[in-house]
Amino acid sequence: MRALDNAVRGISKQALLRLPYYLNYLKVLQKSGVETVSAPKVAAALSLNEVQVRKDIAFVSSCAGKPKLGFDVSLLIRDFESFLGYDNVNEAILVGAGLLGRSLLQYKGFSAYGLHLVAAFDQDPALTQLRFNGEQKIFPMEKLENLCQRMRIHIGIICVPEASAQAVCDRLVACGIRAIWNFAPTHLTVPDGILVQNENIASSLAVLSAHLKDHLA
Amino acid sequence: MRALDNAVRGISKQALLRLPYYLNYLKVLQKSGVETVSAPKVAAALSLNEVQVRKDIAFVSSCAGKPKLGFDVSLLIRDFESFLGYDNVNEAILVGAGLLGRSLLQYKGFSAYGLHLVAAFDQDPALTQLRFNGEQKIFPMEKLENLCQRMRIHIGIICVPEASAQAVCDRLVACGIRAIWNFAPTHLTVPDGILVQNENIASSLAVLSAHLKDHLA
DNA sequence: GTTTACTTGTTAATTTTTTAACATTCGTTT
DNA sequence: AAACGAATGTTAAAAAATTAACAAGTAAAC
Repeated sequence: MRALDNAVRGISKQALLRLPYYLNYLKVLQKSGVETVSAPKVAAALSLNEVQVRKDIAFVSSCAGKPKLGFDVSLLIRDFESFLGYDNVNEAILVGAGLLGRSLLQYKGFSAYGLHLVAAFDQDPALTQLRFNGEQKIFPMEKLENLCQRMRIHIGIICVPEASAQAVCDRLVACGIRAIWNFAPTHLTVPDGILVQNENIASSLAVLSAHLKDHLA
Repeated sequence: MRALDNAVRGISKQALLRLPYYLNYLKVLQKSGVETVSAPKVAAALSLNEVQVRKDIAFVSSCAGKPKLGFDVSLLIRDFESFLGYDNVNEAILVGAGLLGRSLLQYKGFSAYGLHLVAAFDQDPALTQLRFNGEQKIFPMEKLENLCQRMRIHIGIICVPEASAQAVCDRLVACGIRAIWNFAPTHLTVPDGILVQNENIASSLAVLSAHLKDHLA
């Protein structure tokens, strides 16, 4: 079941997580006037393995590297941005306009990643008066289905409390959402073919804490 | 090099990321009065594999499950919290009191995870006047080394812009920080034995975007 | 008191991901 | 123009993580 996700020899999730770091480094190079870069150099800069870098590049880009020279930085940037979808817009809606939700709504940086928040929803009537970015509004939950289906939105961002996260998730799936960015600290159960990307500070802290436990006198 | 992290047959990083989800689910069970739970039930609830659940539990807890009944929920919670370090405090400092940094400073929830932000630092003299939580202050960068070493702080949170992230990272490492929570969207190079946990929205968006690309008509 | 059905815990197999090995190519230098 | 050195790209090996298989045990049902 899970394997179907990578059906056609898809890129691994781990690799996907690395891509933005490649792109970031490539842009640093470009800004300082460097025109070509080799896999070993990228690997050293990002603390990765040479071969891994080559394979990741091969997956994302069709440009061939030249022995002794490496890859053309500009072309790589173009291919990475294209692969990551930064050049065409993905529209998303957000549910839960609490503190975190409103922070995300205010964040200006999403457009650089090709993400566009077209609407937000909240249960609380007090919030549904507010605007953000001076344009869009926070809508009552009743409007969710209609808007998602009419605009064919495929990305949903969940910022509601744990208690209502699964219910919201179900509604999103029902109205055509295909990928969910989940900021609630709980597992969401979804049908096959729907992706959930979790953002959970507790998970990050678990890694930090475990490291300290092992590496402290 | 990387392998040394797991030297003494350590728990895998993937498993660590799962632990908070187990704990969360266990607490939901406890709240509704359930006293025991089986691995298959946990697996179903969290969309995991039965065996994986058993192995994770075995790693974190020493309590044995009873055939036909499963595990004692309360005991598991105790062991998970202990393993995750929720019952003893880890002190951390934060560098970069911009919008994100201040959001984290205001966040009340860290104490539930055993994390305590003892101080924040920023370059900007305008910010070093501000207090947060009515108690701690934002200090100028000059005070960083002294405070970290004196208080033996081992966790550093980086919320500075990309351009200064590596420099800040180096200073943190130099004054005894062992684990870094990095919110700058860039790779940090650290010596062996220092852990960097990255929090990068671009990485998450890469996963979402790739999924849509593959699963959309 | 047996039988049944479900669960544990472990060992083995599979799959995925990472790393090593190597033959090949091509600028650069001599 | 030949030799060198540094990269590529690929194939093979290793390591890590996930999943399957199975023997053993125990509460509950009969």
